[in-house]
Amino acid sequence: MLNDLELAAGDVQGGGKMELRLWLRLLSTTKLISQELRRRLRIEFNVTLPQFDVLAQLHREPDGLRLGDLSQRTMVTNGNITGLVERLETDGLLVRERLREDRRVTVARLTEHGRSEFERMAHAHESWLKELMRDMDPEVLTSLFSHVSEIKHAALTRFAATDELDGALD
Amino acid sequence: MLNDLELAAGDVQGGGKMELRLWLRLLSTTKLISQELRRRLRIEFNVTLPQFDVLAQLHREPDGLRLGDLSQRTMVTNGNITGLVERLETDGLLVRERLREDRRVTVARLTEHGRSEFERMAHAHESWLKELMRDMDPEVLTSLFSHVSEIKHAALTRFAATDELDGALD
DNA sequence: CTTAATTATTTTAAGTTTAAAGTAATTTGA
DNA sequence: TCAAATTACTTTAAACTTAAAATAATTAAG
Repeated sequence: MLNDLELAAGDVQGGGKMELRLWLRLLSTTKLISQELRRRLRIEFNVTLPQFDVLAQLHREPDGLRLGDLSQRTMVTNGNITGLVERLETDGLLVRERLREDRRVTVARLTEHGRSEFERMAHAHESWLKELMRDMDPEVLTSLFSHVSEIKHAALTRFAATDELDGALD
Repeated sequence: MLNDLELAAGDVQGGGKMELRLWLRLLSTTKLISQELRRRLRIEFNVTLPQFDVLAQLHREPDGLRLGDLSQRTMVTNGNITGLVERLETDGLLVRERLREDRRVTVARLTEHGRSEFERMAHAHESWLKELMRDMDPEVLTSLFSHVSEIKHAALTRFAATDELDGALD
């Protein structure tokens, strides 16, 4: 049994629940920032965050992507991609077409309008992030990137034991 | 106009788009971990992640919380708290009651069953996180916590200019 | 005192999310 | 060949999310 001193020392700092505290901080921080980015994307460009994410993935692939690949890259389930792409097609930002050689496959590709709209969005989106992190030491950003990557890697290896997580490398 | 060398030096490392890269890494990492925690909470305890979050907040307040406070602390909108609390009441994990002195106010409070169930969940939840971060250097965890907090603080101050973000201190 | 403003919560509509079941096309293997 | 398995996508149901409108209770102001 631990005495008062050990309990206090363990909880106040260091060993105690740092993993939990860090996780809660990561979660609340990304939630906070996501909410604001979502708000701005809606107000300025009338798109949702997942829609922006889909557009971003398609923008790097001028020939388009299969819905399955899109699903992996955005970490959005297959079932969800269907509706997302449907709405974006309705808005004229992308087109869908069936592959002739394998008619199970649907490829989504940005329209010219979608491409130019996304480029406007991406520019604003990046500048919001730059502004947000304006006062952060560049070395801190680099170190954060590398340490967060370490956690991501741990999640991929430890959690992958159960599932089959292949993609999601970004 | 920048020459090739400057362009290359700028993009490959350091200045370029580190803010964007860090943000995408933070987002994909929290999404990945959330997905697995959600999966395990569902399988082992039959609760969702937002429900777990509500229970966690109520667990620290034996006298219960107003729905508005619950909304702030969980960063869940008012409208959403209604349904969440409704389902948790149906499952017998909490009770709602109207305040006599101000009948606009509803207070939610854990039942005895809710309290003991949450404690089981919290124990498992914490051990999953410890396991996930097993190989991380404790100093890295501490440094991550402090740097992520810096970003959170920046978001609260920069974004608060527009909105009125008071709570969300955790 | 009584209407107007404010506060707390609920409702609504559109969209996203997960998990699971369903459909269609293609590939495999007996 | 042709039934069974696999693959790609869609559909479904329940829950969550946001933003905005609606309801109800209290407080404030004239």
